[in-house]
Amino acid sequence: MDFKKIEKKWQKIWEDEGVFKTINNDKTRKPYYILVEFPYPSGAGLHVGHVRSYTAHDAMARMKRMQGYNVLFPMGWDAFGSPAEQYAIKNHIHPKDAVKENIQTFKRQMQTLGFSFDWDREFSTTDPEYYKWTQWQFLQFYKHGMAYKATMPVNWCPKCKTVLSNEDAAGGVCERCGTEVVQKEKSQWMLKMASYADDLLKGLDDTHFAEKVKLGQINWIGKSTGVEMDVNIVGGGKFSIFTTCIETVYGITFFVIAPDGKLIRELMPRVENKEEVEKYIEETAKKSALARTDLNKDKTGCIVKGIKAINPINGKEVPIYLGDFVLGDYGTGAVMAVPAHDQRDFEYAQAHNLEMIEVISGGDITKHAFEKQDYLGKNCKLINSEEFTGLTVEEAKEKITDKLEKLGIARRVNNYKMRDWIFSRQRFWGEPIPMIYCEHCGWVPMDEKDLPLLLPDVAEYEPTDNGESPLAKITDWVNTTCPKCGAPAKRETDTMPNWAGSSWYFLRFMDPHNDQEFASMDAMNYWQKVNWYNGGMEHTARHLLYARFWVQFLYNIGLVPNKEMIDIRVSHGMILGSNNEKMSKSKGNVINPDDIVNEYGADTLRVYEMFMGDYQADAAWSVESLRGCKRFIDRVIKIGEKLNEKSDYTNLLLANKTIKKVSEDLVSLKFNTAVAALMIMLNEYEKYENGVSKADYRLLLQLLNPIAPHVTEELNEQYSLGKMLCKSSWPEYDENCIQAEEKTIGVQINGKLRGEVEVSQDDTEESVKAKVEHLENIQKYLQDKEIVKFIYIPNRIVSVIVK
RNA sequence: GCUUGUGUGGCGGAAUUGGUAGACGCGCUGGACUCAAAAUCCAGUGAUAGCAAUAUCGUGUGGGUUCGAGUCCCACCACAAGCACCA
Repeated sequence: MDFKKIEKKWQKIWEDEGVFKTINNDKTRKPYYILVEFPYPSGAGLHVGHVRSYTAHDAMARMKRMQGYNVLFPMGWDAFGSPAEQYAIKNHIHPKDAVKENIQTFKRQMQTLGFSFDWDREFSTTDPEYYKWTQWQFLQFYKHGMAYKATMPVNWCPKCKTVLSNEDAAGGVCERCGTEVVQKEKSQWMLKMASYADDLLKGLDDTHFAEKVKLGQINWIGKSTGVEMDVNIVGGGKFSIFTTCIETVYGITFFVIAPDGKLIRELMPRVENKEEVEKYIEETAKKSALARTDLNKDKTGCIVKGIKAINPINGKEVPIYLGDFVLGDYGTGAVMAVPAHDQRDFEYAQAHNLEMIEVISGGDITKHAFEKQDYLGKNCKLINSEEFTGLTVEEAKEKITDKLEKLGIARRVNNYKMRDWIFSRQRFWGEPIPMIYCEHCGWVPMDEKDLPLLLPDVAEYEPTDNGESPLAKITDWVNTTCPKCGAPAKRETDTMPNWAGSSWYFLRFMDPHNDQEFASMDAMNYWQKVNWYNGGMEHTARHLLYARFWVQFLYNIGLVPNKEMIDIRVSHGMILGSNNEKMSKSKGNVINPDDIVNEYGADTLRVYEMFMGDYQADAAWSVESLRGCKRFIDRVIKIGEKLNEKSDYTNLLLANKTIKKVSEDLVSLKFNTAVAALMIMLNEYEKYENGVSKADYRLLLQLLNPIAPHVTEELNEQYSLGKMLCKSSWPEYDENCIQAEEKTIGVQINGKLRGEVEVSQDDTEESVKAKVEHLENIQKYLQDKEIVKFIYIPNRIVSVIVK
């Protein structure tokens, strides 16, 4: 069989007949929305990893369609952002052209694999018809007070010459190029994401994300519950600190404030050692995020002379220090230092020769702080803490907080690691931010009816090295008039981050051609939610959080029907090279799907990627296993040559069991065992002396069709077995038939397996016992022994205890 | 350091969630076909002992619960991923 020919043939039939077109508001069928993350159309083309997740969900989608669902299974392109821009710069073509070219390659590759995407819904985030709505939604953020401009230290990559989000600068290095990130002051558009921290946490209860995905989100949001306490300064003024360990408040021997925070600026006029303090502030600013967060580095810092703070619980005066381990943008930018019970404070105290006061008994603080993870839940008692001495830590936490609250100097608060979203990028290839700066009116949003604000067509799109977006140089684009007062004004030249377009694309797929709204409420009400959302583990923290935030905001202003628009989130494992390492050009272990499709055919590649292992775990590429899958398909073809004229199943039990197994496995990500079940079915078929019946064969083809759609349709047609498989209904199984099966179960004597026995559904404990006692190889274990206990678990095991 | 996973034949991986460990595939060995090879087909394949029936051992290590543990509990080891001076 010429697989190249038949693959093309069926792909064309599907397209010509519009088999996979999805219509909205089909009330006769239940809607079902399956989504796989749309890719960056990079220059490298489709990766075998893409093929894995697309095939998996294609199989799911195909089965669901046959089961009578109205399946939405769309595909599009996330084409804004750095990767596309980097590729364009490297290859000296305009990003627009590069993206167009890459999309064509990706689409062609996807089409050769026979994925059942509804291509009528295809779009790219770079289409003006799409980013018009991304811009429109930004304006909604702005109009609802959720977007603001702020000058703040941001992560700056000296190589990519751009500002990075905290997420992109994780670990202190640029996510893209690995260069160490430095801090730089920049005026940025921000989205108030931190204010949604609690909602994003709570919203997880309304989803069915995989546990590790939920944990990733929880971790990233980083909620901690504690106490914010006001601290008075000797001679006037005050500041606040945040702590999760208020029980150690009597152990305070100094305070540490952030060198990059506002507080030190305010205190500066009263500082006696200004020079020293200024110098330390400067040093900190120069340090990269990496150097600053390096755990092994010394606790640097300097004293703030001339200013003392008062411990509010006992009125004790203690010194104030600067230390870069305190972050300006977390909590209040100041901490109470209790060196006896916090390791960082301990190290700082040692480095600067500061006092320690032990306030919780049970530890040894000569070498190491006795920290909360050491004392919590261990019934440890307070010492040196006035009226709280003798209370357990847990009691003291409450009582001390109560007292401080009554005094009006403390509040119970939550703090989050998650910050507001830095929404500006100094890049060409992104959605222009539709804001205009007017000298008289300040920042003014563009009129919604003027959207989209198109990216200008220019030759120069490489970033400038002064931190300005390349757009800043295009004066006739930048210069405009104020929508409010008509005076000359300038456009914002920063663009949006690449996460913007992907934060709501799943809504657009529901109604992709709407030119009145980003998606109609009607369409969204029909589809409701993404039932399955698949993507890489690397996106579970960032992309998923941004998308959920975006949706929750739209929900709060009444533009989407649900607060959470994604129900189940799953992630696929990576495909590694045959040497068990991540595929990369430099290692020379990259497999190009095109080559495999050419040599073995799309169906073989699809079957192999489903069979290669647990879908959610990493798996290494193996040519031998791939060939095994080719053999399987060849045998499926070959057995068709021995069809007999019977019209029913030769083995009803086998048919039922296999239907059940495949139906269940395709919606629980157990594709490997679904393929195994089909291989077992084929092995059984090959044992039939008179060949397989048409019904047998049709069933095998039908069940295999979601995974290997081309060859199965071809064989179905060739032997005139019936209607096109993908238009047929999915077979159902009879549970009674499966239950009625005679089973061989094990017989254990004193916990050891000694034989087996045939049982049927009608057997009772007595009848089984009688059978077992008559088994030849069991009798020798029963002779001269007394049966103490006889256990029969139907369908499972017989266990006999003898003495 | 913290969190979360994972650990099963020569290899990828199954195991109805406490019930015959190793399904299915790869590889390997032997055989058939062939002048020969490839392809294909048939048989075997956890280890040890035995001609065999069978016996003993066996799911990272050590303990425990149970008639019965890959699965549950305790302690530990190794690897992977994520987070990481978050007060």
